[in-house]
Amino acid sequence: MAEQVRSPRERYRDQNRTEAKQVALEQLAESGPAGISVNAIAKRMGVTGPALYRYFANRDALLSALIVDAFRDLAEAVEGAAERHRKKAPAGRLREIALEWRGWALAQPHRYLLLFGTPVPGYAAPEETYDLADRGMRPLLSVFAELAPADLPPSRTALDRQLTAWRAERAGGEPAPPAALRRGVLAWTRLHGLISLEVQGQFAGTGVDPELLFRAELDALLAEPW
Amino acid sequence: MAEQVRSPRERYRDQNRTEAKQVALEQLAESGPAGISVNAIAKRMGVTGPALYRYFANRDALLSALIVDAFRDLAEAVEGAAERHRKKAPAGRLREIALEWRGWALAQPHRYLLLFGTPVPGYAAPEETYDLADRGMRPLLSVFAELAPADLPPSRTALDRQLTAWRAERAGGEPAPPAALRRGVLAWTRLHGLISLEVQGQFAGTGVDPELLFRAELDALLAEPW
DNA sequence: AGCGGGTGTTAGAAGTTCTAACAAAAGAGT
DNA sequence: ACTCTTTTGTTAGAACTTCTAACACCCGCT
Repeated sequence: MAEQVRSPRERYRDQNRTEAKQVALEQLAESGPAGISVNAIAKRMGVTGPALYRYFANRDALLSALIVDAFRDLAEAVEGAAERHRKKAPAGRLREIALEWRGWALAQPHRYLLLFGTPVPGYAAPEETYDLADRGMRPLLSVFAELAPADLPPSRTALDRQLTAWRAERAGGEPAPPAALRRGVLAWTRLHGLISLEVQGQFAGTGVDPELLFRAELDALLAEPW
Repeated sequence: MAEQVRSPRERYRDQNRTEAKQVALEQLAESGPAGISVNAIAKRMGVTGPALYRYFANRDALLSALIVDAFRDLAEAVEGAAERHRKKAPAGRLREIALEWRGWALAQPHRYLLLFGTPVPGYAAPEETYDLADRGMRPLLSVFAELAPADLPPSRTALDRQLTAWRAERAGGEPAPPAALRRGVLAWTRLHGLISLEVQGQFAGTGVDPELLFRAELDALLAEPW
């Protein structure tokens, strides 16, 4: 990972940036995105407000950095799960990946919401986030490519064509069967739906255990006909 | 519906409240939840800032009112679709309900995100919203109750028991088969997942048409084995 | 007709982001 | 070792924000 030789100034700068982000995450957990205040962060770091503007152009830039970090973190968690269970059968690996994903979201709901909650109005996601979001989804697509039976009838629907083109541009390499892509993407949206509702506490008053619902969804995902 | 006889003062008050909410919605559409400013709303209404505090205790109360309105609106849209297509076969009705729901969300993405996006930190949803959220889900559950085959093997999993208890407390009346509840709830979470990702523009750069994906998900929902 | 409650005003406190100008510190070059 | 330059942190302040307090006014109910 080529630990670039950095000048002391750069090291100092990086350290302050990460400290600011860390404090920002604490504030995020305590009082939501609106509670992230440049002034308050600076105060907790022992400096005055405007000092932080040496490190982040503005509040949005700081939020942006948090988002990119979180996307990377989630992607790495999912990739890690896929890697750890690479010897499992695809169905089991799918379960592990999905549970890892949910676990990540539940362990830090505010961060998950930072990624998939209400986007900040003027905010445009940096290009980097697209790649990172894609990385998080890739293990899921792989599993479905493995699960797909070999004798699938070829499908040339508009959706399947779009999906194939999308993957070709994104990942290149060997194309997966369109049906696998379709199911992989839908698996992603399904799990996200469940997780985002759980993270927001929508199941709170119902007496329904979201984990059981999640596992039921996983079962359904695997029981579906091709 | 009892159009309560209201004193002129009450009428005036109501009118101002709804005007404020309307202006707030414009601001929401223009610059997101953070852009809803009490001062700016007042200015657009031709009064000074503090005047609005006669009508809403604080900014959160105003947001709260917007949320309740939106929940009710969405619930009524979904109920309306179910009502309009009550003569259709359940499968067709499911499609109509789901499309109505998606249509509502796409027509006013900011409002959908207000309901299901990042919750405001200190904000606790008023009791009313639970009922309204439930109303929006009910037509979906009904459809699956109709779709469920009569000869379902009885299931006594923990999840099924929780779901049954939840519906009994919520809606009372005749209990639906647990499997239908399970599938209804999962249908809800699936559609929400897809819609919320679409509303946030997550499919924007991919070249994949979210509507096709949505219809594919509907097909999958109906093709699933019981 | 007059009284009282509802409504809108200004003033201001306490907070926010962010810019500008200045001072200090710290690394780099000679 | 001494300067020079760049980075960093400071204070001051502008332009906002929400929200409270005190005052004035006016409408409608009795």
